[in-house]
Amino acid sequence: MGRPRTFDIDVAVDRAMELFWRQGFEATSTEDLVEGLGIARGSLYKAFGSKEQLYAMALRRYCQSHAEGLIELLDRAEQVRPVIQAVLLELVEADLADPERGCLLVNAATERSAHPDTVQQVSRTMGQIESALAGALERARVSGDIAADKNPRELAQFLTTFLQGLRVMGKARADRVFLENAVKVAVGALD
Amino acid sequence: MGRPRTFDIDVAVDRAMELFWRQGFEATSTEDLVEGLGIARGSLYKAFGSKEQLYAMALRRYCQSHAEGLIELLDRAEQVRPVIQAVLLELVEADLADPERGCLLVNAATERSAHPDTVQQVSRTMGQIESALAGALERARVSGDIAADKNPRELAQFLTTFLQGLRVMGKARADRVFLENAVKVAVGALD
DNA sequence: CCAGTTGTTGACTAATCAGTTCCTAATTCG
DNA sequence: CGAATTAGGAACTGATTAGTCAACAACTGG
Repeated sequence: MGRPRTFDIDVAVDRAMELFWRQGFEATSTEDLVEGLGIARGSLYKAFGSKEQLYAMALRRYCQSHAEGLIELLDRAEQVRPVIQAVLLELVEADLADPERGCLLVNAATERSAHPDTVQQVSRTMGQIESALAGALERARVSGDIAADKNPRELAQFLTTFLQGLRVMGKARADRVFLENAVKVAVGALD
Repeated sequence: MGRPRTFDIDVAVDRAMELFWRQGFEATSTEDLVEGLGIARGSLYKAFGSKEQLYAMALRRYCQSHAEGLIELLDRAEQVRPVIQAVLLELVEADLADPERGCLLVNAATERSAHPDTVQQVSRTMGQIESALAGALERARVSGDIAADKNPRELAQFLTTFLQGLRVMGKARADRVFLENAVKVAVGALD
């Protein structure tokens, strides 16, 4: 009952995600959000409570639509190494195509390290990526796709860390040769 | 001639660096700077021109006192691999001791990717780190410290990227075992 | 159709933002 | 000493900030 909402809340969160992604939390004003979401100020606050809460929703959305996509891919992967390489090179392409955006998870980790809710969300997602990588690498080890003496969890922790570095370098120095070389060496560490 | 400055401008830049490092550019207000530097508003603007210019000076200071220290270490290094490992583990310790600070270069790259001056300063410093690593690895290759078939520049680009990832993970998931495992695998990639 | 409920809206608020101004203080040079 | 120059500092500026509010609109159940 009551008057129905005239905007799609999922679309609004997506647009907020895009704004926070490009500009960061602090540099995105509520006026930016009003304009970008196409919703009046009051409606925005009625629907989302505060800028902080909307940011939390946008970050969660990002984790779901990006990190969890990666995780499912790894869970399904039959040949792990080519999939990992393809994923890393795809991220390189994304950074080259749009260097100002980078990765919202990395942006959140660096900009909002003083905000426990954000740090926890980021940490949880990093942990999920690590686990998915570790699982895939363990399967690869069992099937002989990577050497038996490799430790899947350590490799997963390494790759998770390298992945974040790739996103930083994609923003700081969007150079195809540089990034592709870095990926080549990183993937080579699995042999 | 004229009235002499009553504060040390280098100390003031150091304090500004500390504030921007911990809080980021946007989250640091001019009021924070007035308080943190112990200088009145007018003097601050007379000495530094604007918040942007003070940030640029603080970032340059960071590059000089941190990146260039690393570069000199690499230039002097006789055994390259142990030095690289030690440097990475030292950064792990720094992140564990103070996870909210992270690396000002990484923070700058992610928060201020829309500001060409900042991006250029970051990119230049990343390039210097890459070159120092490449030089040290080339010497190591010649002296037989690393395998002759390794490409020093590619290894340097990989390590530069990994280094940035390490600083992100230090903020996002300050876990000693995780970070030390990641370093172990990364350094292993030099073999 | 009417009461109740919820969404929409733009004007409003108090606080804070980056930056300026103007007067005083402290120095050097002649 | 006095003119010139530069720094210090508090009060001030207009703009912008995140968030609130009250009047109005649209829906459901009775």
